[in-house]
Order: sequence, then structure tokens, then C-alpha cells
Amino acid sequence: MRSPEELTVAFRAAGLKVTPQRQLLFRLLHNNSTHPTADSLFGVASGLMPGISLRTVYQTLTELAQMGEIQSIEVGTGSQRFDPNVSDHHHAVCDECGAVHDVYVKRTPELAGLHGFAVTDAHIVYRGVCADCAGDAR
Amino acid sequence: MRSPEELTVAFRAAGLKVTPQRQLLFRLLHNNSTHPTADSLFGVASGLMPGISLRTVYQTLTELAQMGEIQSIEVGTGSQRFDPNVSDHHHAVCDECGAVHDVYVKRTPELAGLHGFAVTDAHIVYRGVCADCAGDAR
DNA sequence: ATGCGTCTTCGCAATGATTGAGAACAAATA
DNA sequence: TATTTGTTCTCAATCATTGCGAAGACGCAT
Repeated sequence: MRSPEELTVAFRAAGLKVTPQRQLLFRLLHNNSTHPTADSLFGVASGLMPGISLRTVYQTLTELAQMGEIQSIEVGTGSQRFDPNVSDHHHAVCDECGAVHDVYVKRTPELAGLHGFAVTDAHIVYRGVCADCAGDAR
Repeated sequence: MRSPEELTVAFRAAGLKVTPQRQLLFRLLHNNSTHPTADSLFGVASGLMPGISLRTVYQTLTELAQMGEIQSIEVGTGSQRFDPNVSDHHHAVCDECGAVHDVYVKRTPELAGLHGFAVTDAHIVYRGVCADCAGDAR
């Protein structure tokens, strides 16, 4: 996604208002590679702006996703996650700690054996154990 | 998954009982390629066995999944889907009609750029428009 | 700087999917 | 057939997400 400053301009250009809540979320998402859920973002946001509502977090995330600034992903952890990295990439989920990592593949495989399906998007979810957890003597 | 008859044996061997409810679900899942949700299965089951509970459907699906007879998949449609095809394959979801199709790829791409992640599973979800919907003049 | 119109936020209720608990019930075995 | 043990059902609870309306705040024009 673009920087908070650029988003400020973009929001106003789109007839949307730039509120303190939105600015906070812009900042929390910028360069954020943790793939937060709405609720986890709400947790952090609440610490910095007591009184902000979960509803507002959901709303802003939805808007950002509609504008193409972030992408909403579903990696089988029960709730939606949001990713400010909108480049063409995939995800690796650690079964130990639940962390989600961005991954890139050389070439997404074409699908075979399904006649006439026009693919618009392909998303790979890898599962396994991340380096941190494998290192543990857990 | 195995046939209803084989599952009957397997369940008893595992100390589980073979009830009419379970037998019905075995039959409804066998050779079922619709990737049903718990609720859609419940709908069909209810027609054939009035009074069966959604709880029982969930429970049996969970057991079958734990036994490795079916697999639980998440393709971004809001609810879990179940697939009696447990071979190594992937899925294509039609954005028009919501249908989920099994697809196979020659070789799942290895992930690059994530040092030390031990992959145990990779699942690809393709999105697009299926042949039936593309043909429509909708 | 002020006012006004429109967009936002917030709080709460509602929805949909799934799971927990316990009483009543039924399959399997002796 | 009796007994044991697992199962089903009902109902409530939980979690994630969305709908709604009143109260509030941004931003443009003045």
C-alpha cells in the first residue's frame, strides 16, 4: 500500500474524509508484514487511541481493500487477514505459531484437467513449521 | 474416502458406532464432488432423515476428517467445505456460481525466499469463471 | 475563523458458522 | 436381554463480521 501521506491525498480525492482513526490505521498498516486480523489491529490501535471502535477498524480495512491498497486474505485461521503487500505473492502459515509469511514463486502452475475454466487469480497457501519454531526445543 | 461399507468396518474397528445418521452421511459423501458445506449436507440429509441434527453432521464430518477419510477445505466462501477426494489436489472456485472444482497440477511450486520454512502441505486456490458460467449469456 | 452539509464513528443488535455441555438414547458385546 | 459406552439431540455460547441509526467531526465555502 501507499504511504500514509499518499493515502491522505487519495482519500480526499475520492471524497472520503481523513480522520484521526483512519490516519492511525494507515500508519499501523504501512510496512506491516504481520498479516494482522481486524481484531489484532484493533488491539494495537486501542492502545494508541483508546475508544476507537472495532467497527471502525473493519470499515477502514474494507475501504482500503476496495481501493486496492491492501488485500484481504484467507489462510484457514478462522478470520480474515489483511496484507498491505499487494504485489503478486503467496503465503506460508506456521502451524506452530500461526505466523503468516509472504512467499514468492517463480511461476504459478497452470491448472490441468479442468476444461474451460478462466483463471483470474491463483493463491497458494503453504503450511508447515517456520524457522523460528523449528529452532525451538519445543 | 472409502466406501460406506468399508467405513462401517473402519468405524467399528476404531471403537466407534455405526449409526443410521452416520451411514446416511457416508452415502451422501461417497462419490460426492460438490464440496458441500456442513449446512448443505444437512439440508440433503434432513430430506432423507427428518430430525437429524446439524450438530451430528458437524460431528461426523469432523470425525471423518480426523480419520483422514475426507478433507476439510477453506476456499474463501465463508464456510468450511468437505471433500471426500483426499488425493493430492487443489481447487478452482467459480466467482459466478460458487462451484468448487477439483484440479491437479503437474508439480506444486517450491517456495522461494523464505529461509528455513519446512513445508508439510501446499494448497492452491484458483479463482475465475467456470465453463458453465462463461457459456451463459448472463 | 465559522457554518453547514456530508461523511464517519460508535455502540449495539443481528447474523452466520461452529462448538460446548449434558440429558436422553441406541449400538455393540457378553 | 442387560449393560456399557459411545451417540444424538437440543440449546446455549462463542467467534467473526455486518447492519443500523444517532451523535459527532471533517472540509469546503464563506
